Amino acid sequence: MRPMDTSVEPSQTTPAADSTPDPPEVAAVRQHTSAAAIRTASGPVQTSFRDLTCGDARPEYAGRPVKLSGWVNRRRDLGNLIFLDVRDRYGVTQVVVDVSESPDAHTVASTVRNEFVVQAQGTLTTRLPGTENASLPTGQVELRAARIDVLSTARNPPFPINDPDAEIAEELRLRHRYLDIRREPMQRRLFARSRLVQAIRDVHHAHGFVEIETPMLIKSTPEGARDFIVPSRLQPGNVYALPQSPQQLKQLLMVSGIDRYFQIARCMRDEDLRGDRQPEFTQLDLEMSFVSEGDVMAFVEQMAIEVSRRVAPARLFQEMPFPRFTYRDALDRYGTDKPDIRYGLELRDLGGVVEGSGFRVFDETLAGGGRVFGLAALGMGGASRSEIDELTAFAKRFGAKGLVWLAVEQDGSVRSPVGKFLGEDRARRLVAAAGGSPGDLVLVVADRDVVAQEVLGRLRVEVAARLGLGDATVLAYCWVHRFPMYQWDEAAGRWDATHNPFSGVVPEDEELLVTASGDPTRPDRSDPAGRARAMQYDLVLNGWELGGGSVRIHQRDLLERSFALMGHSLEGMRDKFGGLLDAFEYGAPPHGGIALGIDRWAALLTFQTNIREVMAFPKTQSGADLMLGAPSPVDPRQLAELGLRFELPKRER
RNA sequence: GGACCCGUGGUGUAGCGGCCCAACAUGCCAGCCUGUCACGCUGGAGAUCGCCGGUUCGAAUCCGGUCGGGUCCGCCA
Repeated sequence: MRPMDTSVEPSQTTPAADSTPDPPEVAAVRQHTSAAAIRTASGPVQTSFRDLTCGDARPEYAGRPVKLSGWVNRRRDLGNLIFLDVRDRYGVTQVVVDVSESPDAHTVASTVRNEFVVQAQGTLTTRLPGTENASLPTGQVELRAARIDVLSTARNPPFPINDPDAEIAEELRLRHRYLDIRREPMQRRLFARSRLVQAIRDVHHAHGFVEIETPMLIKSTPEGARDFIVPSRLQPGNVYALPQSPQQLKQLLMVSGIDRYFQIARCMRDEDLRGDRQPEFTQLDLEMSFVSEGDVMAFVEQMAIEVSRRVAPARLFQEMPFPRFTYRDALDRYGTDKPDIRYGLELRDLGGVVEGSGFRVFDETLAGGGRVFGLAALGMGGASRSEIDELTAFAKRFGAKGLVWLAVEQDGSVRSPVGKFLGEDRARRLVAAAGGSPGDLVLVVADRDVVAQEVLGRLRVEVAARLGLGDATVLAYCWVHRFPMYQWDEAAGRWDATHNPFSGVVPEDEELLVTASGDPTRPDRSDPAGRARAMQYDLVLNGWELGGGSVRIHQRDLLERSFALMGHSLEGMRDKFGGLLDAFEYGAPPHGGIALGIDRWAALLTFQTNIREVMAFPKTQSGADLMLGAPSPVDPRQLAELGLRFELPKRER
């Protein structure tokens, strides 16, 4: 790793600038100094403030005059002998200050406190036999200080910097993020993220991709997420939007003939926050020309494998090539379009077994066109009443009216509150159909298909968590594709794109892009268009949606038909997507791409469940930056210049 | 917009109607100590229990509100 900041200039007043005379013992060793020529494992890190980093000290440098700079990680004051552990990004090196060898250095060392920034000069020596520290990479050596300089004093920090295991309130960490990032766990994660981005760049460049930056001030579109808005001073009354993604721009670059584009793109969406969502985030955005769905997926898969191997070489892949599920299959088997395939617990359609059971909930659900799904929670047959109550409450939170459970006893008999309705025989058949064995707990939800599937999908994840399933060290990538092109918009009485309006339709479904009536201005929920599948794909990792993309519609006639289904004329869309529609009239290549969430990827690769842990300066759930104090009021003159005045709703009491 | 959890010396926790002007660990400060590495030993300082109001003879403790942080639903690819 190269040092990230090369802009630091030694100041005239600091000791390293050689403006202060060296003590004789230092001057003596300087005359034949060769330390400046040391090439270390950390790379070219030699500066006027140091010859080695605190992670470089090794027996091979023993006997050399060495200058180190860093933070005081810990001071052990034994009286006439003081040990300073000096720390930087690269490691920790022990500095010994012996009053009888260097009284001046000892005087300074006794005033030094944790987190002071110091420079230590002296001779690097191998440690006395028996005093080596095997738990430290630099533990074979120590710096015998001839001189200690305090480069910067430090207040006692609000939380321990030198304890990587300390649990600190996140609010406090965010308020003093610069100190949090000084701690080892944050550094480790940020370095991993840097390696991730570096690997991404390397792989893309090796495959002929061109990295192109796109603007941050673009045009607002009402589709999708809420835009962050930036008022224009030069054109009062008009606004820019911050990009939710460079979607249109990268398609324009395909029209430009760039052929293969990528970008580590900052994106902004003004929506509520979650553990995996921040208002500003980073995407790997890419687009390719003259490609099919398979071409894009093949490249992205290969890229993901190479990148994962480089960033996390110890992690094993669950399955390669990555399994591909259709949207339909994913929902039927996992109850979600982002399945965690590290464990089984698959959903089973129990409609056939419970049909005509005489149990009203099941019968009425089936009669009403709903479905009955179940899953077998392996080994949870002994679940307590309160555990089952918790699962029931959990299911209700996601829209279930109730949760039916059947515990399978060791002798195969079934214990269940609905046992008397189903009868012993049917209960056993239901358990068998759900894949349950003695000792298991079968959970059943009957509802509208999407509700039953979603609830059981969530239960599946919850049960897996309770059972400790899902090896965190495994990378379980999979694809989900063949999403429905449209969803019925109840309020508007028309079809709406599920992804983005430029996603292409799978070739064999092209003929479905019509209304039942044949009149595109009279759409209906039962139109063939509802069955059309898009050339759309999501990449999923360990149950998290890493990102998704599609092969785009580039032919004007198809686009026109698709827009018509969504109640838009081509002319009407020109206002929203004018640039892209114009561009398509000048020769657009077939193209497609994907966008992957870098924050989520980095989090998963570093075993985190929250993307804040892999972002240097994240926001709180209320969108605040606790360190900078943003957002904040602004000088009225700044608003006036933009022709703006706030008109806030009165607070209700 | 909504549901739930949390808020006690610098930090992390305990205390959950009177025994508490609050305990423990660590950190901090001072003294002693020449081979420590979570150094050790001795002593000391440090919290009106997020804030406001209520209940009560009595509130860190119960209730309401509010602020801040978190998890989730809605929202969001």
